[in-house]
Amino acid sequence: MSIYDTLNDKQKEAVFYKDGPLLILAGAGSGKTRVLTHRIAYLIEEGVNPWNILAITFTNKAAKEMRERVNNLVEYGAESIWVSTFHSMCVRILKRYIDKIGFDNNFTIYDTDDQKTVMKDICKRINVDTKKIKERALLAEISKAKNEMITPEEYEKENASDFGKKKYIEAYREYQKQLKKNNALDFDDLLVKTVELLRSNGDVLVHYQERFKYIMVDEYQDTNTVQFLLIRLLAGNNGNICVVGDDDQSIYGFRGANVTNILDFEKYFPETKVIKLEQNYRSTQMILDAANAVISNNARRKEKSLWTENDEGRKLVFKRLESDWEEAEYISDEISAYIRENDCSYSSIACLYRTNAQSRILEEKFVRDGIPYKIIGGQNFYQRKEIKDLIAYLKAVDNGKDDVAVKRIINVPKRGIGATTINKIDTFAQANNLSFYDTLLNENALAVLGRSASKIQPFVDFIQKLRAQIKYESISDIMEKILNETGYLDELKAEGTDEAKSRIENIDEFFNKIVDYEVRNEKPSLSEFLDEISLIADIDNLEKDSDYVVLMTIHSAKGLEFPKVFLCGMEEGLFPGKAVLYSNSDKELEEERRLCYVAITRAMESMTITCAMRRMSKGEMQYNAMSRFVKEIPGHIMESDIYMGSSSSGRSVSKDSGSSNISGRISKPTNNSSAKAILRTRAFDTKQYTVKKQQVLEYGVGDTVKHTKFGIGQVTNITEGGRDYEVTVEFVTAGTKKMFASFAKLKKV
DNA sequence: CCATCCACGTTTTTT
DNA sequence: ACGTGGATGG
Repeated sequence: MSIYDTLNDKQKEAVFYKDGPLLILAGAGSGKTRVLTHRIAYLIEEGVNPWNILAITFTNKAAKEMRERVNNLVEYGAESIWVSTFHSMCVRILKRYIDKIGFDNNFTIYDTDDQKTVMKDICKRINVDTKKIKERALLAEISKAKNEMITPEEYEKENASDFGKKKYIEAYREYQKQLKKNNALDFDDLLVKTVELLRSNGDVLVHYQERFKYIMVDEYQDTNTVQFLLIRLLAGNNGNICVVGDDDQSIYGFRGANVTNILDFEKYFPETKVIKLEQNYRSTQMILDAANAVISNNARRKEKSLWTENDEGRKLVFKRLESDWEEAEYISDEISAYIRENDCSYSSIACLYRTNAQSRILEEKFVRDGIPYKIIGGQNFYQRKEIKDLIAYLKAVDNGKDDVAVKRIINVPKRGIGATTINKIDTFAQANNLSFYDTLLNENALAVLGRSASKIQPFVDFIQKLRAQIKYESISDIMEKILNETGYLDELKAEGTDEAKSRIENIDEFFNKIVDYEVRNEKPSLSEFLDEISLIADIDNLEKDSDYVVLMTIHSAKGLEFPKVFLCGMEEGLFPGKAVLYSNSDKELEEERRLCYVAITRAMESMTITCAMRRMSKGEMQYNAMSRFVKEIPGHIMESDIYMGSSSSGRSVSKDSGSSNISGRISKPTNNSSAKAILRTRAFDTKQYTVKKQQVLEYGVGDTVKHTKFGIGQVTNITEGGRDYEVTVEFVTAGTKKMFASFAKLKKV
């Protein structure tokens, strides 16, 4: 028996097609990940050195899973395959070679927040009225240019005649200048600079071309122009490049994804072999029919027809509710019923929606009903204020040129350094071409500042001290000093509010993550840690076997599957969104429809679609019609208790069913702010469902234990912290380490 | 320099 | 409804 026996003919064909460009058009649920992993296994079997294989996935989570699955298929070597996202691959390359194009190798990565901070500054400097042109708009335009690999100079040339673009031109130029000065790259730059590097340095290019003899790209329909240029460079002109994608699932047009990449792949690589995977293994016939019906309304697509040997399954269910609250109520009840009837875990269920804002009301209802849930997306853990503060400290220690980081924390906690002082420092920095932090070290500058200089001194001393210490102390030690010696933690503790408590818990969690990183890596470094966390997406934290319902946007759900899917908020103006309706653009409407297609094809067995007749949004009541996408699903495969064609105004139907809302919700605490506060903090605290606290340790002080990385050691101390045990172990080879029990996974020997 | 109060806009989706 | 950010007074 071979590992390939379970593949169908088409899949086998793709797996065994070893050399030359290969385009796999893989419909939803057609087993493309299986094909990719088996193909990697096959390559290795055929004598390809795993070291020569590059696999690019869309998320870190997908990368991790792919590595695990390959690991299960091959005897050895899986660890030396490069499996990563575009962005982390670029970071890895740039950290080694970016000095060749004029940056320091320890550059920092700016997230959207940091970008905004920089842009706000620039707007002030170049006199842009941010009420007329928003930072967001400027950044969006810049991002668009970068995705097309357009430099500030080229952008200027292209738009020289356009008066309206004048400020955009200036902003783009200044923005890049500032980033360079800060030794920072934004997400788009990671890709752009990598292409720049490879184009201008033949030896580096050759190095990577020789290394990556076999390249695979997953979710190819969502790549943008820079990414395409990048893989084309790496693959060389006739390389072994295999891309997998589905044009019907292209949903990232808004961030520059270029569908022509997949539609025209054969043009760029003339000898391309094309294989279509059309058998679906995931969903029931009914679900597939619904998905096919919806997507067939799109004009511009590669023809393909998905089919399945799976059961017909149950009809889809469509339910229209009075309000968003009742929609949440309905979903909550249905979840309980589904769990009862099918005797399955909560993790078989996902609630999908178009916008993150929709999660709120579901969350509120789930908290009340005690349904375990996890929200993916929205604000990422690392974007929380307190976490960003701490990261800024670490960045300040790591890269003194990062003005954004230094400015963020110079007065956090309060040191009596206000806007006036910061402006003075800025002016001096500009005049003397110094970074913000270096200005603080400059004697002349301090002289200019007079009295405030004395307030700055302790801060500078502190950072300088940490910089010296990071060379021989661990990141967690440094973090501990930041928390304690700045008074950051004390300040929060003194506050004592629920919010402060939840912040402290987040800080705790962050500390755990640092320790976890240190335990996982042979030679942990602050820079590497910072890189890693800046590229983490929320979806990467989704654990497979935890028992909770998952709430997320359809975008986040790409690539996932669930036995039971709820698709909610199916209303005109929400999905498809208002912007799309106003723009009147077929192209954008088709992308929304593809999004709907993605949503439906996540479901394996059962699908429930809901919408609300009225819903609160932005503080006012919104009355929405049912989404056109619902109408595109044929009536005979969908249970529904309303006339599909009806356009009745919300009022007429609501009369009698409205009586239920008083008796049904006795404990409704709408005006009770303390009850709300409790909800809020509990909402914040996702840990109650996600962290498994290790109750009893199987070892004690004096025992000999084994750690996967550090080897054998002796336990010298155990202290019980708030949520976990902190264990001190003296390792034979690795020295003494402090670690949290739940992460370290120590085994008694 | 800091705390407080009010006005405003904000949300489409993410690495 | 909510948070941000600007203006004002202490």
